[in-house]
Amino acid sequence: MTNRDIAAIFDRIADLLEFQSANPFRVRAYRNGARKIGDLNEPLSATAESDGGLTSIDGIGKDLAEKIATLLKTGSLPMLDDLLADIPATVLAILRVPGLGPKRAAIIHNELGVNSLEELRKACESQQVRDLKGFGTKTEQTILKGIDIAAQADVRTKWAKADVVAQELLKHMQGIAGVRRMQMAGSYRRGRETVGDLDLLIDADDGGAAMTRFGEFPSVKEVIVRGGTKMSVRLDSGLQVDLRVVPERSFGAALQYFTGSKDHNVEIRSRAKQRGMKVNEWGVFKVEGEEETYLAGATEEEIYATLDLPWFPPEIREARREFELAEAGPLPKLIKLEDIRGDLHMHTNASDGKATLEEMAEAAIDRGLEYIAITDHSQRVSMANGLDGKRLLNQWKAVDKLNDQLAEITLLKGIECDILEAGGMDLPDEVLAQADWVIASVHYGQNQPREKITERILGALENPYVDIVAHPTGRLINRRERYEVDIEAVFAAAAKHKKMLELNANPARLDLDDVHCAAAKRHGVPIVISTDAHHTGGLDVMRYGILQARRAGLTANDVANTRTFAKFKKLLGE
DNA sequence: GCCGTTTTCGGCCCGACTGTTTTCAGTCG
Repeated sequence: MTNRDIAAIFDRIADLLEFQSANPFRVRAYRNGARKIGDLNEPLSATAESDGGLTSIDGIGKDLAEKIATLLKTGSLPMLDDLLADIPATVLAILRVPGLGPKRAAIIHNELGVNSLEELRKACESQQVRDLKGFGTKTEQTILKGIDIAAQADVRTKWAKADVVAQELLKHMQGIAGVRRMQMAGSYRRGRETVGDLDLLIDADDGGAAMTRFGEFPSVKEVIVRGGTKMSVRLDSGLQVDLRVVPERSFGAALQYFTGSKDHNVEIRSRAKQRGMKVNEWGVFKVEGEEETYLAGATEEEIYATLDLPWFPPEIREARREFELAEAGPLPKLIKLEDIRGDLHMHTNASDGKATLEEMAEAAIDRGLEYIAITDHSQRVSMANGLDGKRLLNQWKAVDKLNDQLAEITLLKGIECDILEAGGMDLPDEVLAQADWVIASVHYGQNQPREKITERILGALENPYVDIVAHPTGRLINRRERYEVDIEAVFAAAAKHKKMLELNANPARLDLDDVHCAAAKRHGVPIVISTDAHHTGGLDVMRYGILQARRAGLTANDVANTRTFAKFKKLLGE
């Protein structure tokens, strides 16, 4: 039972309890517990053995600790089984319909016996829903529309794709009279690898003109709501975009609030409350009896300052460790794109890349890089025309030659060498020994059991010629789950053998993720952020990796390829 | 269900909008 399994079970319990209209704070306790477990860097089994035990985890009390212990021991939980005996698991899909919350979902289930999205659709179409107490024809229509959205709404939009929409929208909204400031907020601003929707915030006294322009954005499919200060639309792609208009003195408060995360805000507001203040999207207010006095709100900085907190970079506003960090002293200076000096994972047309060696080198020079590693696939990846030892040695001769010609950049002779299904490397040691930079990757046998995959990766880390393991969990966002691997063992082995681990900047990978990167840092393992470019434009994905690294709280010092080449070589132990 | 510099009970963030209501519950973010 992994941490992820247990977190998923707690989330499921929260759903089921919510459906039963249980105490909302009890529901929150389960959701909060699930999130804390998801953020945890060590396996719960290890925490259970440690000094403080499971209750040392913030948000895990006696009860949840016992449930975790039961899950670890038996793999199941009587309480969950009881809940599932009362509620068919399929009704949980009903909860995902926008506009249907736990209360109404429960009414529909109890009164009409609806157990699935399909039955819900039939109930709406036969106009049974409108006669329920608290429902009406409008609600029935909203639910019908929501069913279609729920059916496809499982997939969150990758950040890079949302970024394209965000930039188009900002451009579309330029030059509206009366608009003083404009900024995207939400999980997009926090740089999450995927976003659920987009939030646009506007500083203006009257939102009318902005809302009208907003509604004219070409890909708007429908307007969901439009009030005095708030408007929501759905785009053709299904992505929802929210617009909020606030006056100048509230812009910072609204930006802070709509950037989130939700849990970060809960913490902020709790802290305000303790000090006799109140924080909402309109500002920070001093509360004395019925009297509320505006204290701050025009900028985020003044909001935080009023609470004696530093301005937090949006990427770390997840209520993980940021408040702890703030109390310990100045916040760490998070890594920036400009800190990157090298790119150590890229392909050429020798394997499955599109550009030549020379073109990749030129493109890297254009982007101001000081060193790159050429790392085509090894022979096992036949589909990608992977290189055998002979072809590889020939490519390295070409690299040597090009290195002599190019003064601006240093090329490393590298290889992305497969870790074979049976274990061991895809190329002999005598070849790998001649490389400047050896990446080890799992591409095949991703469905093997956890022990086997872990053993393969640990074997690669023990190989003296391997420098780094690339995309260590193999996940592809929205497409493929990570393979089963004891990632803690990987961190420990990397630390022991003084190897590095990759944060692959490709927006579909971003693997290691933020939580893993933070764990790797704790183990003292250097992270390398790489583009894995397969064409010259692929070198531009570095910025997505930077966002992920910032979310992990990494500084330039934590990332090996921010070093000058000389210092990087020292890190390599050469 | 969790938690404690107003500690073991009584809190737990806050507001906009909609639809179905005659003053508010439900949902969402």
